Formats: sequence, structure tokens, C-alpha cells
Amino acid sequence: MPRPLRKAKAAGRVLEVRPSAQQAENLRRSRRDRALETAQDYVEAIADLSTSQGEARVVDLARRLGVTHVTVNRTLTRLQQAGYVNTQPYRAIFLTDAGRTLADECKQRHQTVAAFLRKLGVSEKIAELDAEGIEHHVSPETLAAFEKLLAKR
Amino acid sequence: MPRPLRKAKAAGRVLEVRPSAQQAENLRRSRRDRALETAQDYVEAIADLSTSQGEARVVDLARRLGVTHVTVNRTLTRLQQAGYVNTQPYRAIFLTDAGRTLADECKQRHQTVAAFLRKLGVSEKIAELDAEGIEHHVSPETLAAFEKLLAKR
DNA sequence: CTCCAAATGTAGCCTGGGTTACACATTTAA
DNA sequence: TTAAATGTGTAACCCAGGCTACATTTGGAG
Repeated sequence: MPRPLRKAKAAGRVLEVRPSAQQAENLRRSRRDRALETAQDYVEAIADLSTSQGEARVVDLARRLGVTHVTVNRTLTRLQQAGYVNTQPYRAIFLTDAGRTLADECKQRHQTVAAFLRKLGVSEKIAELDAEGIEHHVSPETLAAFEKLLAKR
Repeated sequence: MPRPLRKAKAAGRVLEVRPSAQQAENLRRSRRDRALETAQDYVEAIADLSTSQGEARVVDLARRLGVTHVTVNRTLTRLQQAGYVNTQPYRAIFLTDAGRTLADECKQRHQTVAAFLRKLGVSEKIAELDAEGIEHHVSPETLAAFEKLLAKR
């Protein structure tokens, strides 16, 4: 008794057109956001290194980001095209104004998320770890909610 | 007066060896996790569709995930190799036990995150949206903290 | 039973982000 | 001042995850 290959057409498809469409939209956006994550990680790292070392160099970035210098190099090319950094062969990397702005936003958001998690009782280490992943997916509204709870008590 | 091309060696590099290494490790893990996100999104979608429609088919998955059927197809091949689904040409898609387990975990976690955000005062829509991105980066410890706050009050 | 629309599969292309191996610049120390 | 060490750049590869265009299978209407 061969199981039917396809389900009998109808079967309430219409019942959940919206949810599915909404889901798809959410996931699509989630993916789109991914494209920005790299940029954010890089500008944040560049800003930090510039502060702590006086300048950001490819090797330092590679070390900090946990990738090879090749990856850093290629990514920097894209970031330059996107207008976040200025680079010249064999020279240090500098953020543009746009890059600095983005970096500031990211740092701020990262700290908020991490502080929020710690306030919930999450350990220092895990808070830092989770924040790294979560920070890229926190909308302004959610961030505001985090800040609100941080302010309280 | 040409600016020096490289910074004078020393300059407190040692001061922050640990933080940088830790950062790198966090980012590396963050990236590694990404590999699992797709699997999670797919098994979750398959589970939902199986429940609501009686079976999960490629077109439905494509609609639900916001990608073309081609992408779904290729991804299913990988998921089958990974042992999460069973597929046969032109047939519906079924979860393996491992797939079902993963799907249940994901659904549970997703709901917890979304409920948590709503409890913080985030709007329904944004909570759903952010949860989609956040859920993949929430460690068990953080999830527990979310649940704890949800239980309170 | 046949034929058509819809579902599924396949080929081939693109981008991002990772790698190793090797070539070229720059610093620095002898 | 030159040679070694270190930093940068480039070529060429891999895989994931998008896509379009086209081929094949299936289910169901006529």
C-alpha cells in the first residue's frame, strides 16, 4: 500500500498563509543582517586596537578576530568599498567617520547586552560569549528594553 | 615628515594578550555556531509543516524559509548526510529521531526567548523578529536565566 | 488515458568567508 | 648596510548558501 506521494491538495493551506509569510520575512531579514555582522566585528576591533595600540594592523586584527591575515585583507577591501575604513598597502588601517560611528554604536550595544546578561545572573564569561552572538540581532526596541531593566533596581 | 609605517614594537602589547585571545575564541565560536543555525531553522520548519499540513514538502519549506526550492533542495541533502532528515526524490521530507529532537529543542528555545522579550515589554512583532536571530546564540545558562525571570513575578 | 500544471531535481553561476602556500615590503638588528 | 624576521599582499582552493534557467516527475482534470 504505497503511501500517497502528495497530500490531497486543499488541507487548510490558507489557514496559515500569513504566519508562513511572516516567518519567511523574519528569516530573510535575519540573513540580511548577517551581512552587517562582519563589518561590525571589524570596525569594533579596529577601534579597540587603535585605542589600545595606537593603530590597527592586519596581524593584530587577525589575532583579535581569530582568522588569518588573508581573510582580514580581503574583508578590509570590502569594508573600504563600503566606506568604513581607509587602507593603503603596508600601512595601518583607519576608520572613516562612518566606520567610527558604526564602531561606537556596536561597542555601546555590546556593552549593554553583556551588562544586561550579567544583571540576569549570567556569569561573566558566558555573558561575554553570548553577547558576541546576540548583539547583532537586537533591535533598537529590544535594546531599549534591556536598558530599561538595567536602569531599574 | 612621513608618519612612521609601523608602531615602535613595545607599546603594551602584552597588556592585553588574554582579552584578545578570548575575543578571538568568542568570535570563532560565534562563527562555528552559524553552521548549526541553518539546520535548526530547517528542522523547526519541517516539524511545523508536518504538524500543520500533515507533511513537509519542498515548496512549502521554500515559502516558509523565504528561499527558492533550489536552496532548500541542496540544504536538505546536507541535512540528510548530517542525519537530521530522510528524503527520497519527489517525496515528502521526514525528520529522523535526531531531527525531531533538535526541532523540539529549537522550538522550545525560540518560544522562551520570544516570551522573555515580550515580558520585557517588547512588542509582539519585534519580539518574534529578534527572537529569530537571538535564539541561535543563547547558551543554556542564559536560557535558564531567561526562564528564571519568566517564572518570577 | 492523456496531457498539463505544479512540484521537484539539476546545472551552473555568484558572493562571503574561511584556508594554505608563496611572493613581496618593511623593520630591525648585526 | 645588508640579512633575517616579521608583516602584507596575492593566487588558488574549499564550502555554505543564495540565485536563474532548464529538465524531469507526478498528480489530477478532462
